[in-house]
Amino acid sequence: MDENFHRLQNNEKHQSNNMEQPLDLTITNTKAPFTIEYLTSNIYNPKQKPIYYHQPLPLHSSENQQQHFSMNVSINEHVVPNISSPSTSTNCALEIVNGGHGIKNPLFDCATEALQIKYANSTNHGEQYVCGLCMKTFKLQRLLNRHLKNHSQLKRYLCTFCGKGFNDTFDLKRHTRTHTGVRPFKCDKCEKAFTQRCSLESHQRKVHGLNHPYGYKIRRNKLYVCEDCGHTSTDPTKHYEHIKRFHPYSPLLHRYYDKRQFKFDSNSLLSNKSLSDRSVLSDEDIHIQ
DNA sequence: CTGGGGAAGGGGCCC
DNA sequence: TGGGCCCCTTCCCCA
Repeated sequence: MDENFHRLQNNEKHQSNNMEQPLDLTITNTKAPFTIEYLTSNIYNPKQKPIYYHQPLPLHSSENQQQHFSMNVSINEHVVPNISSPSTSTNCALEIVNGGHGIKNPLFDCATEALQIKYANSTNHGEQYVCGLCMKTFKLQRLLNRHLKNHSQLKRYLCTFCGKGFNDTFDLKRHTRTHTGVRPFKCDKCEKAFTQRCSLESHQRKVHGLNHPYGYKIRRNKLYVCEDCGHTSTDPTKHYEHIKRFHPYSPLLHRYYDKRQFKFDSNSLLSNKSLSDRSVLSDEDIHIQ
């Protein structure tokens, strides 16, 4: 498979210690061939035009035979799946998640199916649902189902920078910040910034002696973070306007309207417009923060 | 050895 | 019920 990989002429290797990080996909017992096409952009030189790697990869695995496939991806290349065109009428389409920083693992459905069969001996003792592998107990079936996924090596979402897998888009988003350098949580007492809120609060507690007035597990104010540039806002409308203004090709703008991504209040100008309407908002509508 | 910070696992809660 | 967001916690590394 690797010999088909189209290396660029004068391939941009900016770092001498640039390790090849294969994006591994292991296919188990699936007859469905599919094609991955993708483009890469150079994360060390964002102004450079993305490089389109036309790389159809028909994957045909033999029945009952595990096939291993890896894309050679340099760590300084951000792999963005562009098109997924199944070569048959299967539903093995690649789906972009996390604003283009991740993909849904096309093999995950096979994995979950296998997982459900493998751990079907999980039993219900009264009100408790018990994991058949580690004997942990859960109050709800769905919590057990989610827990079972932690036992699987095959993850639902894959990081397009390094190929690492996660079962949660939030975990993927959090991980992505290690590649993008986005540090949304800034200390107002010094110049330090952190990728996670708990790191900031830990820092402020230990270094500045600040005690946060939050009770145990009390939700903090939501902070909207642009994972492309690190811009933050507590206002969902401004968050949306920022993405539209500075990242007009962000998949976030072209995906379905997700209330979890943009929680506009009912009085917001934007909340009264459909997503398609928003895409043609005039500049006058947009108040740049 | 210790403290600070990065990274991620696990699970509660909301939609 | 599942997906998504978030918090708590732990582990690890490094100065």
